[in-house]
Amino acid sequence: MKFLLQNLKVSINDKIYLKDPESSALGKRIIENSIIMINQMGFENFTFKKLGKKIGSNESSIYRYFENKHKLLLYLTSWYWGWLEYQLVFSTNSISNTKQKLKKAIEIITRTVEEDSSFSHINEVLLSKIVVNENSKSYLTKQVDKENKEGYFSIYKRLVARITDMIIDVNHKYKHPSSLASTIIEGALHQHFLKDHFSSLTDCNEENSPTKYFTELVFNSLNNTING
Amino acid sequence: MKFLLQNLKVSINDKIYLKDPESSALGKRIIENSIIMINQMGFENFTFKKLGKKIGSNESSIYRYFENKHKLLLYLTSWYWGWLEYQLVFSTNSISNTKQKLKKAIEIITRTVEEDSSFSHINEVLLSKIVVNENSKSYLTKQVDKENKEGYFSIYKRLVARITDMIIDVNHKYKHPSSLASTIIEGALHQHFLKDHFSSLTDCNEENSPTKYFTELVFNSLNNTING
DNA sequence: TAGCATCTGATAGTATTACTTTTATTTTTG
DNA sequence: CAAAAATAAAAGTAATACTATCAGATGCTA
Repeated sequence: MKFLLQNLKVSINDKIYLKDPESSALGKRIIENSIIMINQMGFENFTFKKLGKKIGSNESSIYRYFENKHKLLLYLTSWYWGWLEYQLVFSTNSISNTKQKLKKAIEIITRTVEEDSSFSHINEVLLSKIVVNENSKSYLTKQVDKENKEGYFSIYKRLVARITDMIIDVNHKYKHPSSLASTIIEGALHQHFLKDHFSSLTDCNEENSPTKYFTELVFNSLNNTING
Repeated sequence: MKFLLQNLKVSINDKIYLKDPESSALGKRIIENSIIMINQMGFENFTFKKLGKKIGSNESSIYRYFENKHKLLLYLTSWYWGWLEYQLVFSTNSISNTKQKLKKAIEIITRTVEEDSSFSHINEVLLSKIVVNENSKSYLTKQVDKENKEGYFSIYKRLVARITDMIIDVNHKYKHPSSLASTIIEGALHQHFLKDHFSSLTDCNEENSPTKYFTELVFNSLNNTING
């Protein structure tokens, strides 16, 4: 698995960048260090000028890779969802039992990214934290419909669609498979955030994981609909 | 109900503002028109300078009410959650059946705000749209822990706590009442957003409401745990 | 290996944002 | 009516979010 992932290149809509950051050493340093900096200071306080200083390069050079920092965020979140999608597909495609398959999928989507599998220059542990804290900013904008049309969210949408299909495979009578799939994905991010900042608003902690919560939520819903 | 709400003043943590916007005509125009403008242009493009121009006042006068636009957003979202809380309490406190009570609560939390009950100078229809599009930006910041300590999110937290208690009243054995409550509230905003911008990621539309989805989700979870 | 293209870095410049400060004017209220 | 408070106007600052220009380094290619 790790071996497979090391040869993987997540393919991202090429309209998101001006020049592929994977195509050069500078591009990789931009990605590597933007992940570190956005984690440290948050997306709002992060600027290309600061990043340039950190990597010993120039603001104008970074602008040759990304139009603006919003596009960079789209790149990072797309990469994360693509990475998750690979994990999902590799881990579930050999499972024939539909319930087991969905259970595994929920586990992958909702778990905390803990080990640093050091995927090339990208630190997925830090990136997963960025996704928890910043993902919704990537689509809660006035340009969302335009950007959606251009395909900027296609990886994310494909991931939701995969979960949706797995839900349908478990219970084709269930009326809200897409809503349930999107609730798992966004809800997991939210529960992780609450765990870190609003512990009174969640039951999730070290023992009681978001995985457990969402697994029960989903299977209670799907079983009940069959039986009841 | 409408009569009651017209005499209502949502009380907001007084550290959020420098001067209470309810205390003057200018303050009310700031609130009224910021709601209109944030809806039109989105929170990122909204500035106090533009607002000043729109209300025929000066940027510097607005700064006497709010330190910055982030605080104004906290004010608006707090107001919204306070308004929802009132509706929740008024609509549910006479219901003794715990399931009926929770059902009503879910309805109030998840429904589309449609009629303009013209609460003074605040357009709740527009405000509810702002909450869908901008709410998460109010807490997905680097200052969240500091602001949480100062009580900036207390109304929101109290609302989640109310739903949590109702869930426990229905099924005291259920293991994730807080997570379920926070999932309903944030999940409802998310489903409304998807309905408007990513219709393939939700089953919610005109016929199939978020209320229906969440009502089923919650009661399937709570019933199953009792019975199974 | 000379020549050309491409990439990167440095500098400077612009418009806007997010304020702060000061001063003048208007409004309120005691 | 006078004093106090609120508001408006103007000017200033530092940072942001870029764009444009040019020079030097690197690399490939005939």
